[in-house]
Amino acid sequence: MGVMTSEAHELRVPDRVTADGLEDKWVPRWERAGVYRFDRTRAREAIYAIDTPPPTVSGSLHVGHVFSYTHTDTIARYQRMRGRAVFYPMGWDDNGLPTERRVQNYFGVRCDPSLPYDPGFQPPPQPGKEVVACSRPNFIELCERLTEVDEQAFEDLWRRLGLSVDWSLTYQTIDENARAISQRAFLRNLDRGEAYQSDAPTLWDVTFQTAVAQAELEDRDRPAAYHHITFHGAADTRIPIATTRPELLPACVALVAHPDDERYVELFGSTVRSPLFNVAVPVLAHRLADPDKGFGIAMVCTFGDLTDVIWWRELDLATRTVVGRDGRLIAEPPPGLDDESGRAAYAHLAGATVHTARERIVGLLRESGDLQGEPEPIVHAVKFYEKGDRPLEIVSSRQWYVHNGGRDSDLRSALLDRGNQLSWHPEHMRSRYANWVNGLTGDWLISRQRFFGVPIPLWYPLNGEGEPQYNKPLVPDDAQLPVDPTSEAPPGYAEDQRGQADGFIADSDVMDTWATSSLTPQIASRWTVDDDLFQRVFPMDLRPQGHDIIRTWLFSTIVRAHLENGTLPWRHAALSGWILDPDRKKMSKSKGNVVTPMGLLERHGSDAVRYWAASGRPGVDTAFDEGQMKVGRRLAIKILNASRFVLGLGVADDSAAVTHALDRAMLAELAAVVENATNAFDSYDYTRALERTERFFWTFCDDYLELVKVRAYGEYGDDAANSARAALTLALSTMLRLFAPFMPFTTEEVWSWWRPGTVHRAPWPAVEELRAVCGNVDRRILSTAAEVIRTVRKSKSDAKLSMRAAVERLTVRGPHSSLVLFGEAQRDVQAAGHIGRIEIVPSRDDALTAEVSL
RNA sequence: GGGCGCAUAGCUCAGCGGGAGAGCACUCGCCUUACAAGCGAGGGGUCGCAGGUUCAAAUCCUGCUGCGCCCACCA
Repeated sequence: MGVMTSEAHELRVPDRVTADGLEDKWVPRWERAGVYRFDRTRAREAIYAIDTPPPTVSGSLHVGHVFSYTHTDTIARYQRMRGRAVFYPMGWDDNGLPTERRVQNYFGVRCDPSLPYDPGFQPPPQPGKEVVACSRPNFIELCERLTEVDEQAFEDLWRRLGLSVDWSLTYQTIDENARAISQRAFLRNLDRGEAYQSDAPTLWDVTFQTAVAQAELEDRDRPAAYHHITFHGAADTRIPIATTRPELLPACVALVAHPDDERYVELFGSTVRSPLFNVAVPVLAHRLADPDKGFGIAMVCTFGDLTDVIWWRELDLATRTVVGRDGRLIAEPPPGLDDESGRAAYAHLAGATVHTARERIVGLLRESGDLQGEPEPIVHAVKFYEKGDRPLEIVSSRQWYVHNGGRDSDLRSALLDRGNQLSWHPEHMRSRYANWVNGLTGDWLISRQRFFGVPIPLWYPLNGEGEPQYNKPLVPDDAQLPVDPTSEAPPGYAEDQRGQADGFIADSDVMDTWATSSLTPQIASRWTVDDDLFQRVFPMDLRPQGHDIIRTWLFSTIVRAHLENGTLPWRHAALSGWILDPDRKKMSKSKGNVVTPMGLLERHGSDAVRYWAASGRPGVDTAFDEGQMKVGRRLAIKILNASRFVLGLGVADDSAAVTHALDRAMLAELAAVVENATNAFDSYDYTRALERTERFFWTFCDDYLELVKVRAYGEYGDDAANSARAALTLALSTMLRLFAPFMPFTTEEVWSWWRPGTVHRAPWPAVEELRAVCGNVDRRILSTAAEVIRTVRKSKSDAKLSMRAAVERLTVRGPHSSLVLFGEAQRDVQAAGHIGRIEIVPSRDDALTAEVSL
């Protein structure tokens, strides 16, 4: 009886093998056969669910994608072979700003929400200098049109790469189901008091004209300059302050110094006047003022930075807004700027960009004698929206927030606990999560003043005077979801009441893209839509993602599942590293070092590229290395050739025929490899699994195959040959399955030569199967024989002879125990080395030595 | 300033308490009835530095240096 159940299957081994064309052959066959189709009838314990990262389709295809998605795919394939029904969906993140920006550039249009829908609207054939304005619905149509094209390009790449995704489970973060779930989750947050609105200073991107959240900030070093400006105190005293933002002088509301700073103790409580504008501002004490910065006294403005906001709030200061939402100084001078010459000075600044206003005010200060010396250039870090290219301003606006522990220590510690309950791969990524949660300074700002996104599903009633009642939002019926409040009326109102007194207005904002992405486990598992599916796949098993978005995607997903489902969204998180170019720099388009992934797949073959990707361990930044792909390709070709050879020797599905000790030793070695690879996969270390398998495979080819091939030809009789053939058959079947998660095309090709069905649904090799065949044979029989044959090869190499050259005599010396091991393989060594005579000489040496006489 | 990670052959990396390793690159050789896009053999490293623990340290501990990432600061 064979260890493998196998029906009679025609053996079709090609005369010549090639690694080319396997993708075109197998991608459509897998699709037709439904090899990767999720079986939703299985019980939860028999399911492995993956929360696939939806790629931003408006971004460019990048080798980084190939890298990290391959990692996940090896895990998916392993779990499938372990008998799990793998829930492996694909999502497209086509929601939000990146899509808007790409549509603007691609078509040369911009969205003007005040325009009516034009059913016949067509963008210019070529994006021209003149940007064409269109309505919000027209703009959204263009977004949909372009994302469809982008998504197809991604899907083609993923299929060719061999991702074992179930394409029937595809979703978009902007599709109807995602919008409904996103809005439903928000409304439930609102209902439980976890979502709230607040009119407060907010970080604001002046280019995109939207609020942004803490998680979307990044610091960039920018040149700036300290300007030394004189304020005027009582009795002609002059108080110099240093600022990098002189243009905010008209927005100044106070000066602040540290309470213990003796230079300023006298001034606390007094009033000073600003230069040029002659506005009276108080001098106050606050612990956050740093005596070592500038002159130790800071100009507090509406608002220069986040510290200004703290001072404004804690010291109860006035508000003097000068920077508008478009990044220009607003037309009217701020309240309190009543002095006539001050208003004249302000008139020079009104309407100017921040940059221009700064130049102008420096000129004015110089003229008035209130600028001391020349500006002193420095470089300092400035906050930017990560997708923006102008520094953020801070403006006051009404926004929606969701609790995330930033202002609530109970929730914060609950979320820290969730991080501890999660399994992290690699483990040290856990601390990044804790760092972030501990550093939160406020709740999660989820509203964005943008167009292409999931609308905030609310309206506000208008009172008799037509004033919106923001504190009484109108909510849609659940059955209405997804809803667009700008084109649908709230329950109990008619459309013609929009904008009318006693009528309603829509909340025109959309949700932050993370507010939707944070629900990918719920969206993919169709929470509230398909309860049966949800129960089977949620919480999921695995979240694979980049380590750079722990603070955004990973954290926000945990927040949502914690608030909504009272659980972690998944058990494991696997973080992948970056791709670095050969100079160890992160790859970037601007440096021209980006390689198109499809070109790589075509040049090296998908399995070769996957091989390179799989050599990058979880969480480790990895160099882009086409050399590794060449190695992968060589491995693929070697697998094809070795398989052809093994199968050509004769298939023997009969484990009882494995009688030779050398054959059993090889299988014992293989059993250890299976054990290692299995353990490695179970701890998400796919790289180790590959390494162990590959190392075994090469020694299998170089040593074992060479040793037994003469015997397998039948030189020493049928029993001896059958033992080798049966061992080779079993080893090949096992190795193909070990390689299958990494090299799905090559292994499937070989599998099809002699096995029915697909290798990707074949059972993962079991250690017990192999151990049952090899018993407790001594594995050193193989390594001993290999060592001796290596000595023989070295002699021939040193003598510059062919490996086929005859050896007259081989003398093997060593302790009895080693000679016994060698004896088990002696005849195979003799045949493989073309050795005339072998002499065995017992000795008291510790190790075996071999002496070759040519 | 805080946190995390990394430092081993020319390159990419494995090893993480008892032999310093792999692949690539390099050198030499070989048509060998699976594979010349192959096969065989070989040279090459005081395991970042300094201490400590131990019979024994690339491996554990402490400090230092350099590189990277995250966070904070940004008058």
